[in-house]
Amino acid sequence: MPNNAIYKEEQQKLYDARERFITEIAKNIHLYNINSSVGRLYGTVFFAEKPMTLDDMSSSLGMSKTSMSTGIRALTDANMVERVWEKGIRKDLYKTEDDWYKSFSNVFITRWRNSTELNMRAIKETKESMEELLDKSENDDIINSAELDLEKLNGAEAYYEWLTDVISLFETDEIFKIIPKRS
Amino acid sequence: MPNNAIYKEEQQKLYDARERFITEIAKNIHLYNINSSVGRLYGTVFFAEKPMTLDDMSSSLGMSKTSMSTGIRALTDANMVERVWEKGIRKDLYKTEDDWYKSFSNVFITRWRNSTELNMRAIKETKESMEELLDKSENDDIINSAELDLEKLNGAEAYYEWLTDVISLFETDEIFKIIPKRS
DNA sequence: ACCTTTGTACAGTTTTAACTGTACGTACTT
DNA sequence: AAGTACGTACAGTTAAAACTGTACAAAGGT
Repeated sequence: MPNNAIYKEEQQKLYDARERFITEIAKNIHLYNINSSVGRLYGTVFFAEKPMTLDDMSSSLGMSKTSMSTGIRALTDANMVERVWEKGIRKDLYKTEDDWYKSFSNVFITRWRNSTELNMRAIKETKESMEELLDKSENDDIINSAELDLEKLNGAEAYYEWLTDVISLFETDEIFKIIPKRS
Repeated sequence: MPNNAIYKEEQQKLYDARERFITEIAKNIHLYNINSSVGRLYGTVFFAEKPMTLDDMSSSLGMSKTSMSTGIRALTDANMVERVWEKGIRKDLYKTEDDWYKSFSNVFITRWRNSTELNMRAIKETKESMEELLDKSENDDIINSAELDLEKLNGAEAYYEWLTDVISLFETDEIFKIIPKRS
């Protein structure tokens, strides 16, 4: 049955090609705070011809269903994968979000927005303490230190204000006016 | 000696204020692929009135000198800390890079540029394999799969091309024309 | 030339993260 | 109402990362 042999070979090539991309995704997805196993999971669901069940994923990756469950949760939380309904199927089905702009920008924006806000708040509070100290203290050492610290914090604050504006650029989709979407 | 008591109290307030900011930095610095201990190290050097030696850091943080050595290496690699010379001092001295735009954008750009390039290359190679398969195969299943995969990969590629342009915006400082630096 | 100081490689240990298997609650099926 | 299928919480295990102490090479001082 030579046809079958050719089919097997071609199928192998298909899998190898997919594997190349999946591996790369897995290697780089830590930038989105997702670990590489979950990255592989993403890649697997990405290439699947149909939405997958947890059991599908489990057998495809040779990992426990529990891991699939937590992994897929991480991916849905990050809007990189979405749940899908098909009538007559009781199991949960998942597919990858096909708008890459949306799925990846989302992760990026959320993470950076959040930590930038926290940092800004910390800077403001630290600055307030320093200013209070400046007001009250009569000790030169203290005053000097507080003044130096305030200068440094102002530098940091300026940067974070700028960063906040940059993040807004993405949140508001204004970035697409500057760098238009492709395709 | 009441003056001394007041001084101690004020100094404590100063440290507490610094601590607030350092803790926040440490919590969020993982976004730059740096762990929180090294984040604390950064914060410590940031507030130091003079450039610090490894021994200074070690005693200040209560951690081994070895850790300081590897930590400071991570920070200098990321351009967040720089080595500084002072005549008569044999020990290496370090201070934080005071241009936040430079130090943090640097990390951001390098990391994203690198992994975007790798992903693009992987996409291109995977696409080539798929196209080859499309050319040669006479099996409908294979052809169908390869076509579907190609479509998906094109979507991803468009996104990464866009992302490449976005990163250039930062690399070339063009971003500052759109969102000007503060202060 | 010898001694001292300094930074880091390396091996060993501790801490943290990832993963698995079991067990259970919920919801569907009959 | 009883049975089955499904997803996930949780505890336990395994794998990875972070950290430390020792030891040594390089450079400076005497």
